Amino acid sequence: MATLETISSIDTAPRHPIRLVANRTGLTVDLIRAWEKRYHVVEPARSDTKRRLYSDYDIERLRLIRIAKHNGRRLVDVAPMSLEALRDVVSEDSRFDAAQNNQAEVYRPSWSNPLESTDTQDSVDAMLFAIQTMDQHRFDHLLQEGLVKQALPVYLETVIGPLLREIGESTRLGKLRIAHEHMATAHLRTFIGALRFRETFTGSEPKIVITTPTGQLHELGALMIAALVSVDGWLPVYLGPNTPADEIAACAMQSGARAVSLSLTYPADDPRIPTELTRLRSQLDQKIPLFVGGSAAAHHQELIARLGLQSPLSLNGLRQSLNELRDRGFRLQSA
Amino acid sequence: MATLETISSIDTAPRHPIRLVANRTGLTVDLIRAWEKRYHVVEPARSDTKRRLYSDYDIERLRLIRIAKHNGRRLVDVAPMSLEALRDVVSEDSRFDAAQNNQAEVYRPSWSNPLESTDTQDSVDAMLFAIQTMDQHRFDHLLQEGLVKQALPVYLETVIGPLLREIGESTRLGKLRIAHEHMATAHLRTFIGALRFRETFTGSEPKIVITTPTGQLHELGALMIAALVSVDGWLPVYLGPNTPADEIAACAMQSGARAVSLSLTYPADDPRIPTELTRLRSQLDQKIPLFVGGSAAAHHQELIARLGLQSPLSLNGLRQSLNELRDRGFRLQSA
DNA sequence: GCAATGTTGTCCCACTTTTGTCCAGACAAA
DNA sequence: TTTGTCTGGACAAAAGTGGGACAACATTGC
Repeated sequence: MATLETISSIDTAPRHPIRLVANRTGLTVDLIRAWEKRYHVVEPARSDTKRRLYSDYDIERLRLIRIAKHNGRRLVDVAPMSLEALRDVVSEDSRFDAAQNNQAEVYRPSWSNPLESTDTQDSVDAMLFAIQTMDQHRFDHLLQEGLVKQALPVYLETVIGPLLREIGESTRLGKLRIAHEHMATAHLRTFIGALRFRETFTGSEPKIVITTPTGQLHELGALMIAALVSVDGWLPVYLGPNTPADEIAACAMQSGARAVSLSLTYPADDPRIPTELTRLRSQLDQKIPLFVGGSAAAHHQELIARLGLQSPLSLNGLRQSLNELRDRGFRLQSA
Repeated sequence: MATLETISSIDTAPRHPIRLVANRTGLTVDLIRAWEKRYHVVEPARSDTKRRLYSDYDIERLRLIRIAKHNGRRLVDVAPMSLEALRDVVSEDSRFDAAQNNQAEVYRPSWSNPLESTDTQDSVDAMLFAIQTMDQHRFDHLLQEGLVKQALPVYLETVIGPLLREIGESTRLGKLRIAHEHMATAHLRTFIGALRFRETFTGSEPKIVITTPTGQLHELGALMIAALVSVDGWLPVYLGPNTPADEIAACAMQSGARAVSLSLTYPADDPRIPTELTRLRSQLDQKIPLFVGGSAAAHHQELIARLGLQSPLSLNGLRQSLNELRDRGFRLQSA
């Protein structure tokens, strides 16, 4: 899939001005220059008039260094590290960090073998088997393991998404009991819910309200989105499932959110959906885009078009729209 | 166990600054230095500008010493110990602790302290304020902070329980919006859900199925119980809310659970409750006790009595019953 | 029971190193 | 013109270091 490549190999083309980099990383412009001056943390390309031009690669580096610093690393130590080394350090630190990690259990030597494309299907199958045998530890282990192997957005798209579909399908076909589905869902609710706390927030991130409208009780899709956008420098205001339109609008207003995202899954033809969407769109500031996703979004195409809502086709599409919105927004802010 | 071997080959390369060590161990920077000054607990290498540089080995030592201290050991005694000796001491202590656990709490003087009651009230108030202002970071910080201060069972009973009631009440009175309640609930769902993974499981724990019956959509009570029992050496099989009686019974059978616990909150007078409870009791092996708790349990007193269900009055009551059951079971098992 | 003594977490000081912010003057972009 | 970026340097806040003081508490000896 194209998605895989675009996400995993980071673009090194220089194109971002320093202000945008500052906004995305949460660092100040001065600081970025100071780091460059003192430790050559990043050495951006220059325009023909000597303006710095940063690549996505640079931005990723800076973000990682910022997190490493937050974890107690010294700039001197992390500055010369490669992106991979930084990733390792950061993930190691955040695994150990937080007084949460009471005891051992860590130091796992297992992921030496790289991931192949068929692996994800295997991985999903293994999880389904763990669910069927009600082996919670194994299930949890598989979830954690898969997550370490790849970036969160890829993981959500290639593992968690398919897993959810398989669980639904298997339950419908009677291959899994409702009890199995319940257990798996409850487990995933905790797991995905915790994902967004892997990121460090600066407080300057734009906010996005994420929920499902009245009648939509399945929250895992919305929760995945909350985890996803937190990777890209948004702060999700997550409201859980089944939130009335008025409340969503009120929440967006109070929190000063820059976007709203709804997830529709089941029931796909709930008669309340048109009412709620219309109501929400009218109560919401016109400048705030309203994203509608989930498997049931396809059932409401004309409605979505009529109301002028955004309906990205994949998690990746949503990501891109939000990235654009975020960067555009920052320009306005500073102007 | 596998963990031991992997840990025993700990890197002794000095590379971590003191701040990071503080983060990882939960000790303060001052304290780490004081320990070094007084007892040479660790003797870190130095950078060329005399900054301390700790190795993974040092960190592991400090972490173990911290646990040993927490268990009541004196610093003087543990300071000169080798890593292996420390491990032995710590694991011995925690085993002893676990055995004593149940009574130990009652004797702690801090609970009878009158300050305590206002303390937790303050803490709950602070959380409510964070919810009202939609300050997710603050809310999360308060939750984590409170948890550090006291044992999990106490925390659940004195902070989380009251907090849930206050949120419900405030929403009913209009002091909080539904959106606030949703946000708080979603957040708590993740937080409480993660609590049970703080424990390390050996695989030999007796299992207990935890859920809510059909019609009961609020899961936080059940989730609290899952976290609670995992502290006491049970392995919760958590099914989320709204599980049909047949499925609960099937799950108990497949997983070989030794007990089942249901949480009833809202609606208190749902007509499905008697049907479901009766059905579940009849399908479940008579040797498996069925616990029924939650605020709505009081509405079904005669039913509970008639079916011979257990209905502990508090989390603590449930704990005690389960402890007895577990110990009785263990005796049988070994006899 | 009480005083003396030991233990231990926290804080303060004076000093050094590291790191974040600010400024001035030149130039580029809008 | 106004705003933003660039360079180089200055400055100050933050964090680390060694040394020591001190209060809270536990233990010991009488």
